[in-house]
Amino acid sequence: MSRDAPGPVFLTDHNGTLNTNTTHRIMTKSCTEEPSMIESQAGSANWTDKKQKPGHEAMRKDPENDEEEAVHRLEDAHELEEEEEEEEEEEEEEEEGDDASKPKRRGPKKKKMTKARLQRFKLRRMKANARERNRMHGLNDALESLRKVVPCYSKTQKLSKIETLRLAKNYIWALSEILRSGESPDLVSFVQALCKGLSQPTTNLVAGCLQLNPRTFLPEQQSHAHGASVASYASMHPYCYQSPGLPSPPYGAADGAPHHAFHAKTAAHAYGNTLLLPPPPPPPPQPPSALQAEPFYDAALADCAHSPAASFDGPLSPPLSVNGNFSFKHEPPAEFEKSYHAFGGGVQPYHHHAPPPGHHHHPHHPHHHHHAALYDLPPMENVVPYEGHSHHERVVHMNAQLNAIFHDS
DNA sequence: TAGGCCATCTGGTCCT
DNA sequence: AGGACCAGATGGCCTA
Repeated sequence: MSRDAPGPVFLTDHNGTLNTNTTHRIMTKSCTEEPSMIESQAGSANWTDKKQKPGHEAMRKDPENDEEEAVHRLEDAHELEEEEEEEEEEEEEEEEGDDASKPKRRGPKKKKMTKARLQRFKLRRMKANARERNRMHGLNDALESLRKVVPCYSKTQKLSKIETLRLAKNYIWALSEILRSGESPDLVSFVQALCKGLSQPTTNLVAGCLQLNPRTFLPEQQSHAHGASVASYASMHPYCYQSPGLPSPPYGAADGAPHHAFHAKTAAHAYGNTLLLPPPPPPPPQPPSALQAEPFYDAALADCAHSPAASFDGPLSPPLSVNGNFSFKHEPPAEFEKSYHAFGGGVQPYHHHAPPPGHHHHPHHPHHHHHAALYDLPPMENVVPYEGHSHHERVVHMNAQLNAIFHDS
């Protein structure tokens, strides 16, 4: 019957199947057009005055209630009109008999839209619309679940759908690469992998979530960066974030062998520092599809390269551990600590709490908040900075966060 | 105002 | 036949 495991739940209250009492839809303002098309096309109620649309939550819920009533009305009407329908069909047959002299039309007979048929059509459409809405809500809920398990989750500052999928793809690839190699990459490489193909604002967000200054892995900025920590950091890995050398998902690599930035620490050591990455191999020619797949990436780099911001010395990431698979054996240079504290922990740590009371936010298009100030990462709502915590505490906290993510999901 | 993102409607196609 | 899935169309909201 249905292809979905849960089965169709059309015309049911979404409260039963979907959690409407969540904040995760505050991102969207417009929701429903109401069961308008059918109604308006059929010449009945006009629902299309969108300026009078209710709030989002209500919009997600109301149409279904209204529609349910409408369906019931239509069902009743349908029963009442079945007899009428039969009569009309008889009339049609008589008409056809009268037209026997004319050449018969080929193909399926186009039945006249009787009142009853129109009602049935409307009913069918409304049911289908309700199902489709349910389906999309389920899809969105799944997407929300995905948001929660990729780095950079915040209830209020949400990644867009496409960015969530991109980040998830990168995250999966990065983790599988860790498993495959059995080696722990450095944080910069990890963030690079995560941010591949992401838009600039999302890159900032992810980097911020992982306590990494995005500038540290943007080659163009590295030469301009001032401040001992960033400058030294940047000078260690001059090849970082050059797109051909970045980790590409296996399916995206033209040669079938992903060239990635996940050089094992042993490789990094060969370059004299844990954060130093060897130069990537020359990029193989990529098919157009592969090139088109990551349009944001180069654009983001270009944007970053021309960003006037140059005075940001954000905190640098503490060592990161993903279920023990991803940990640093090296303490970050002391400058990192210093610069972090000097900055005051203004970058989002990777965990969330309730937003400060009265704190206004625009959940829609969260990345827009970061767009204007590339290096001025605002503190993320629902998160508590690492201020006042020792490096060790931050490490422990980060590990706990990541472990929680994996164990909760 | 343009562009991005979103929810919804819709009709076609495939599947059970 | 009915439901799921899909992609195109449409229009609203928001930010730059």
